[in-house]
Amino acid sequence: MTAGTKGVARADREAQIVEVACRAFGENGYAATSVSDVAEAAGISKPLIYNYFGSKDGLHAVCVEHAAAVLWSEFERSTATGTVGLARAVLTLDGMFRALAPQRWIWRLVFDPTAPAQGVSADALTAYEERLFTLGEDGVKELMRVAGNTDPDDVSAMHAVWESMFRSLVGWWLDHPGISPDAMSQRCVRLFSTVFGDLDALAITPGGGLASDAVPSQ
Amino acid sequence: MTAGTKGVARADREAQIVEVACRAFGENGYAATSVSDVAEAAGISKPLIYNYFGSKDGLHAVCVEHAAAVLWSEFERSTATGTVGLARAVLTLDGMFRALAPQRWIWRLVFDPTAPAQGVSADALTAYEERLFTLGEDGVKELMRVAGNTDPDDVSAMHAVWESMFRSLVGWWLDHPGISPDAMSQRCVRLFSTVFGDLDALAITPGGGLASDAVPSQ
DNA sequence: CTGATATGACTCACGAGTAAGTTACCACCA
DNA sequence: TGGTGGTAACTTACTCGTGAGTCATATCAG
Repeated sequence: MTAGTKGVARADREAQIVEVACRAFGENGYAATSVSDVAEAAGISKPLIYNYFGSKDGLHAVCVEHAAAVLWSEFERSTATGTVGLARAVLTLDGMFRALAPQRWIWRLVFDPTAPAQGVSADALTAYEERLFTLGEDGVKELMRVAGNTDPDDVSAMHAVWESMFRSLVGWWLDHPGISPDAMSQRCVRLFSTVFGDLDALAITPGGGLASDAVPSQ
Repeated sequence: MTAGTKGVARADREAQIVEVACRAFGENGYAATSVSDVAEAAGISKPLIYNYFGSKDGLHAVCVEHAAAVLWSEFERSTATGTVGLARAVLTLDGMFRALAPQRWIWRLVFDPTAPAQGVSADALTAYEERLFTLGEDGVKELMRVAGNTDPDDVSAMHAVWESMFRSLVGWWLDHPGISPDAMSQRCVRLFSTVFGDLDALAITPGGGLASDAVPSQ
């Protein structure tokens, strides 16, 4: 390919690179993705990426920022409904499936075990995780207070369990690409009822998400 | 260091290398552990490792085999008690904490996200995971049958949730080194009762593990 | 003196990051 | 309208470090 500008403005090129990189990082993981891979997938050369993003870590940070914003806005949306407990859990899961459906790689980009432990992108991830942590911990703490357990370590462990349940449901869905967000939300409701008892109050409205006034039966 | 034998038989040297390598792989992950690291930690030179294990992957495979055997024997022991449901869950967790206490790195060695996806060690891991998968899936399937849900995808998703809960409890414990297996088992019982209701039938016998005749109240 | 145990010093591949140069667009001027 | 310099956009071809894997050689037990 000959050198020289192709008439693409920096902002446009950056956006294009970030989109390609998000996908690459998300589908293959940070460690298994080389900058050359991203460059090739974007149809440009490696130095251009270094020109615009400084380093592999810098590029990753922008991707993480983008992905975390997508997930976070979804969590905030669910929180804003004012529901609590299992209803909120199902609502959040449902929102996540819908948000993720057109860009599934976003999830693994944020929860990437091969992401660097230090540097700009690690800082971005940490910041996101702290916000998320607070959100989840508060919810769990409140539920456990109601159940009569206020031990901090118990709350912390329960929170870990809750987060991993959430992640495993999303992960399972990502591993079964044929299943629609709707069907998966209904599956979650079924599973929750199996474990926690009847949850009929949690009705799924077929095309448009969950009824936001639903309340868990427990 | 001068060359030449030091009077250590191959079998002994291999065992020593594997022990050191298990620790290194488990604590730092496969990707972040170089063969030179292991050699240095074992007080020998890199070529000796290649002489005995063929490759980094070969060494890792032996470590994985060893670690998987430890975990598997613990799972089998719990299974052999004949308990079912939550009682078995708590029993298995308790056994795992005790088995892991003197060699905590074993766990992360088996559940290492940076482990290679192909090769001998990947095959060993896959084999172990398949056995474990069957064990867990059968248990979950039976419980869900009792609850009236036999949908294969529901069972599969529930199984994923169950495994991730198990892993997150062990992971949380590993992240809190000050907590004894006993204390952690009791915590698990508390958390299960919070979620599933009263479980008083599940008594912990302070020094010697769980009462094996315990039955969940659900 | 033979073979098992052991090592120092290498090669090689790969991926992050860089130096230096090339081309096209565009504001400005005649 | 048609040059013309400046700059933003872009690439080729490199360096450099790291870690997997190998080769030739050295030492010691039996």
